[in-house]
Amino acid sequence: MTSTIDSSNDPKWRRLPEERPHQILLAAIEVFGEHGIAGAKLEDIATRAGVSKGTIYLYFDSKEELFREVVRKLIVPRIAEVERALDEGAPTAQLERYLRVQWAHFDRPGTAGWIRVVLTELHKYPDLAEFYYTEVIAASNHRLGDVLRRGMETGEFRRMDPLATVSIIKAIALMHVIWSQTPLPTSASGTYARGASLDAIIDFVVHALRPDTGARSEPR
Amino acid sequence: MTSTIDSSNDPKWRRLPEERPHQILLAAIEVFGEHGIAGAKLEDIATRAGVSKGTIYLYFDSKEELFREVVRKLIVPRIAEVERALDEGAPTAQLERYLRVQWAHFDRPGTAGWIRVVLTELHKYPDLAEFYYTEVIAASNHRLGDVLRRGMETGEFRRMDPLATVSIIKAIALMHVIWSQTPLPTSASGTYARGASLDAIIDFVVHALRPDTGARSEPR
DNA sequence: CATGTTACTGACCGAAAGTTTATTTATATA
DNA sequence: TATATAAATAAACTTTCGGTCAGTAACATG
Repeated sequence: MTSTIDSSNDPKWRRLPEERPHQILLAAIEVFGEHGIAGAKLEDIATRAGVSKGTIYLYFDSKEELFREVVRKLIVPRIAEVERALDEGAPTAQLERYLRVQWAHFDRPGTAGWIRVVLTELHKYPDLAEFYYTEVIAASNHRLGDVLRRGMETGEFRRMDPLATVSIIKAIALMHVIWSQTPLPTSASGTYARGASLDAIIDFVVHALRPDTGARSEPR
Repeated sequence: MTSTIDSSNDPKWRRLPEERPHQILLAAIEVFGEHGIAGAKLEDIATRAGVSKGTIYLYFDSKEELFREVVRKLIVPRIAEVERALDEGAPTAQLERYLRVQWAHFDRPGTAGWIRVVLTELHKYPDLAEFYYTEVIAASNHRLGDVLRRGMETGEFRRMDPLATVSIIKAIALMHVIWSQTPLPTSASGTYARGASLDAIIDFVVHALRPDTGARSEPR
């Protein structure tokens, strides 16, 4: 009689060579986002992926290479998706939609951490950083810049340096995503505002871009 | 003639118990800024301070305590200094001066690293985070908020949520300091703007705060 | 100059985590 | 069912690094 447990079936694990890489990547994006590149533990990634540490090495050469694959296979496509929010509409509407889509996209558990990682650790991996800057960030900045340029031409926005403005808008958005997801010491909660709401941000940006009126109201 | 080296004097090291703590703190702020809390190596800090690893433990209990002391002895005073820029003048002038002082203060080698550390790792040390948030950040936000409130009362600024606006202004400033100090892959230099200049930032903020003119020019 | 005290060093330890490898398990195939 | 092989594991190996400590060098004091 086979013992009460392990009735000869329900195996301890399965052979799933097709799915393993993706499972591992999904676990890795979480852990890297929470702890950064150096702080992420392979054991942790393995556990969340439901495999053992050794399995990771069947599909990825090293921790660093795993990180690269996460960027290539998961991060880049997601960001490309956000960029699609810029596709149509009048400049102001485009800009507002862009901010809302970007917010919705990053303001969820596990993703915001990635902004931090890119901000703080990516530059330590020069070749990956190069790829990321040219393929992802530069392209995105360029497209948002085009929206601003069009708005200036139509008179919807005041004239200003498009690329500088892009970086300011992104600075606001990125920083607030980070703040919205950083746990705050309990005692400090009431003392100061955690950060601006998305509506406040949109309001701020739109007002900054508004054209000068011909007659300026002189204060005093 | 005593041999060319080691002429019986010039000791291998000196006894400098008064200066050691400060030397170590100065080395530590560098290394923590470059590599973060977890990534900083005590051996590295010791070498830069010109002492051995053991000496650090004569003056600090642990790596974490060393970090706390850096914050208490070096970071807090620096930030307090910046806050003094808010002391006098009309709101717009105060705001502009605040941004310029803050920029001048942070935009120097080694400081951006600290913004990153605070942004990304401080929350993992709850009691230190609490101290930092309440003593440093909340106080600063409060004072900048007062400037905005005064500006709204005098009509110099439009009416908006002061604390939300504070966080937006700080987001722009902090992010641009980080960007201005992050080494960029050579190939990407021309492709996109590194970030806005300080003048562009001031221009952006001032326009965002400008009061609505009674007659709004409808675009079309 | 002798002696005692303090500051400092640097070798060492142990834990943690990335990587490798020997072994076990699932499963396709004949 | 027997066998081969690919997939996965678990444990061993290796390196790194925070922390400790026994010994040594500087220097004050008599």
